[in-house]
Amino acid sequence: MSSSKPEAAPAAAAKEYRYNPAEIEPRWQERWAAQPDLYATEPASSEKPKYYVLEMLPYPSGQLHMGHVRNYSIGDALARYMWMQGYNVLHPMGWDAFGLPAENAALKNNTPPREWTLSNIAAMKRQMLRIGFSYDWRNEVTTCLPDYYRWNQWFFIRMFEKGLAYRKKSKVNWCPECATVLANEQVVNGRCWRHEDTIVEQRDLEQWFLRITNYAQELLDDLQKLDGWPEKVRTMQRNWIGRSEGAEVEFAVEDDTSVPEDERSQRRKGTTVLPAREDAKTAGKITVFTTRIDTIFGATSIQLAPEHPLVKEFAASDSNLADEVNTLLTQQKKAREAGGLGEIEKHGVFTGHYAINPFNGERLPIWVANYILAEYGTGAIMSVPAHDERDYDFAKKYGLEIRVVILPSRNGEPNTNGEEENLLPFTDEQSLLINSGEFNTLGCKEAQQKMAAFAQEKGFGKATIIFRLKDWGVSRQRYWGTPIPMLYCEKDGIVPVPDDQLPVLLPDNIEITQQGGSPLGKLAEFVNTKCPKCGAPARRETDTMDTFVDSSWYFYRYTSAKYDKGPFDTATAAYWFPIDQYIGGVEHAILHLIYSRFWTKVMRDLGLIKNDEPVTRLFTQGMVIKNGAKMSKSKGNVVSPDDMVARYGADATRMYALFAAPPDRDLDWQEDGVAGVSRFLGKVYRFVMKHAEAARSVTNTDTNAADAASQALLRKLHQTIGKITEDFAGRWHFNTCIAAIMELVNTLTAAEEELTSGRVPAGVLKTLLENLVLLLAPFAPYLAAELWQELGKEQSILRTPWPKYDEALAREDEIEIPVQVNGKLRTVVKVAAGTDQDALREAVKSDAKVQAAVAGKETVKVIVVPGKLVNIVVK
RNA sequence: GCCCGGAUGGCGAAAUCGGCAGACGCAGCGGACUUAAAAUCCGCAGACCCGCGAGGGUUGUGGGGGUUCAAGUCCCCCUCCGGGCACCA
Repeated sequence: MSSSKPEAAPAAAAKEYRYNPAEIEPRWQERWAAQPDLYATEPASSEKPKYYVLEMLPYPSGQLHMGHVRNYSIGDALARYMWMQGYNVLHPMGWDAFGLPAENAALKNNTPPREWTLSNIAAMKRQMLRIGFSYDWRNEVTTCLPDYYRWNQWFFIRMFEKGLAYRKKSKVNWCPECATVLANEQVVNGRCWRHEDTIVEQRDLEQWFLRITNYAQELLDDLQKLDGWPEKVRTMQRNWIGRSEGAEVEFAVEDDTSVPEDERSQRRKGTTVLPAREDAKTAGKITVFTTRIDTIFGATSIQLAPEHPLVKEFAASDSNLADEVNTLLTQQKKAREAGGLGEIEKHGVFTGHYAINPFNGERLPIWVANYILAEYGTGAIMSVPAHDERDYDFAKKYGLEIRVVILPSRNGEPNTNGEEENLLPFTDEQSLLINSGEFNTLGCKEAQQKMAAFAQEKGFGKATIIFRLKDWGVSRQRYWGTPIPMLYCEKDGIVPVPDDQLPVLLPDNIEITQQGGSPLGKLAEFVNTKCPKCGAPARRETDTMDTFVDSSWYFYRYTSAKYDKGPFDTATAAYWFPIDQYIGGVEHAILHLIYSRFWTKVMRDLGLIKNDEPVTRLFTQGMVIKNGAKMSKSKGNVVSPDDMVARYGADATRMYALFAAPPDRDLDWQEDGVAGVSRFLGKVYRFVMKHAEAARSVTNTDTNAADAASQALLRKLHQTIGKITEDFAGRWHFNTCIAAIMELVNTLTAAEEELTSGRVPAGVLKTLLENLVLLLAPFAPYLAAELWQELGKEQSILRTPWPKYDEALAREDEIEIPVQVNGKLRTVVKVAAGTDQDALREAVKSDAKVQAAVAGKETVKVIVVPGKLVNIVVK
């Protein structure tokens, strides 16, 4: 084909077509803007199956970044594809518009947060419209507007009524930079998730909490149902919830005023267990949590967290101890600041007191240790050095007793051949108990049950389950958030704002300062109100809600964004939910996605919805990387979407975002790659434009062409259709989908001569062009719309059915079979598709190259895999 | 320390079920068109070696071992990179 002489090119083809996205795209953007119904959903009565595709809503920082572009390009391709597949698609967008940056901007530029936020939204919406994402803007949700946050307040009151929202004084994570409280989830390695350099402090504050722990078990159990979620995310949530089965056991504290004289000296060091004493008096008790109650006869000390209340008591009368405990506390604090308690060198101090093991009456020294967490379990443990690594380390360091109470089972007997020293610490639960009184010879698992039951029967303990998950602290001492709709009346105490007085509007006339405390507290006209119950003067709550409240249910609001009789129209939500596909960054794997699941369960229990889970399928896309690092201002490697769009067009930019890597992997942004995609789009444009007139003028799309060229082209077309259709259904490797379209275009342009000469029937040409444009539509919507029109089509391409894959047309009739000799490729033979084993063997045998390769050697074996290869093994 | 990813040409990547490694694209090189350039089109291209050439040989998917007629793909061990968790009793 390349040998065609220059004069063979027809003079008529002289017309040059130049692909100019800067002209095409704004023209279509304008046209689309004039059609508000373009991306509209059909009502629930629609015949079509529904499909809810959702991308995580952005925080309106003012600038779309490449991560957004990637996220939204994936969702947009899917939405467009589903439309073409005949689904009733809901594809909405909104703004996670409350949050701290607005206040920081206010401080810096003296712009009111509201104004700043709304103008950022306008700017980002402009960017989204320019890129051409298929959002139905009539469902737009902006969380900082009263018609949205009003329902945050409504939900809060419902939760308060159900006891799910409560107030408690607690140690909270305080970020001095944010001047506010952070949820546990927002503390990363002891630092603020927004300020990597800022160490989070602990403060005592009255806070509002949501009782997410009520749902801990269900949140855990239902993870099993979420088989459309990445396993990684499910594992992270499972770990976060942190369910732990074990037992609580009460150890009575010995009243040491009654201690016999002869023990005094022995008691000083606290390294040994003292024997049971019949007449021991007690003063108070310590509850420990353990998952290994079966090893309780091996307990040789009690370890308390430095913040344990009993420690304070002990220290009150012992200034030495007080000093030592302070040191331990400082160590913990330092370790937390350094990035976690994980590597802390274990230190401890003996309190001088003893606690009584309820199982055998033995008296165990009570220590305080820096590796015990006050916030987990009961802040106290029984230390079993022989069967716990941490306790073992500690006991070795301080010379505490080590007592073996379980051993491996050999032939059903605990093995005692004297090797236990080498085994320590020995933690395997496939073991048998020894030195454990009446529980001897039981297996660990069985012993755990029996001993917990025993403890319960005797009233000093019980089997219990604890969770790492803590209740969700939602109070923020900030201005730019949803006001918590609560009042404090001297007579009636805490009173919710009546529903008919919602929303509690966030006042505009406020001065943002850097000082601590809630800004709303300084606004007398906001704070001072009347109690709705008794009419007496009352104070409003001045804290606002964590912004994760906003994003916990926003996707329900999308289904009826203008609804004003409730947070959403329940019938419409019932139709659309659960979300069929949610797409976003993995950084929200625990925070947003666990709160959202919690909120859904609460809404279900309020009777608003029927679904237990909000999201059927979740997809987490990879990061956008430039020069080996995540794009960030501090690294100076940020690529602006506006720049890319201005230079190469929106189609090229978003298509590159899909082409450069599969969507779940990190994507390395290379501008030359965008240029390449843009060149490809230009090639498509020129190709289609060149033949558009010819295609327009034919009415038939008859593809029953006998000629080989047509068949080859149609074959390639259908192979491409098949590949892309299959990928959308599951694998989502849009990079190879786009590569397949490129191959198709390469095949088509290589057949230029056949197409222009009229050897390929007009009906085939028309089919090829139309299908090519349809295949492009999810990835390059502007160009597809333009070319669709050039092909004489009036109907929106979005409402045109996706091409139907025809397997018969896609099938190859002749295939190449690689032939190996001893596993090395020697030649390739062409045979008819479907050639069976024997025929294939014969065909290979008669091949000259094969004969040369096996000449003079003994054929040991011939492996023939029809349709795949032939391998001849020779000696 | 534990749990997930990942490692393939100069670069981004492909190879979906164990069957021709490197599709597609970028960068590169050669050529056509042009006064020239841009744009476009055609061709070459993993590395090394032999050959003027057509061509041929060797080697090659982070490293080592294994299974198999056949391994990027399966099994065992190890290294490095990214992410998550981390004294959770």
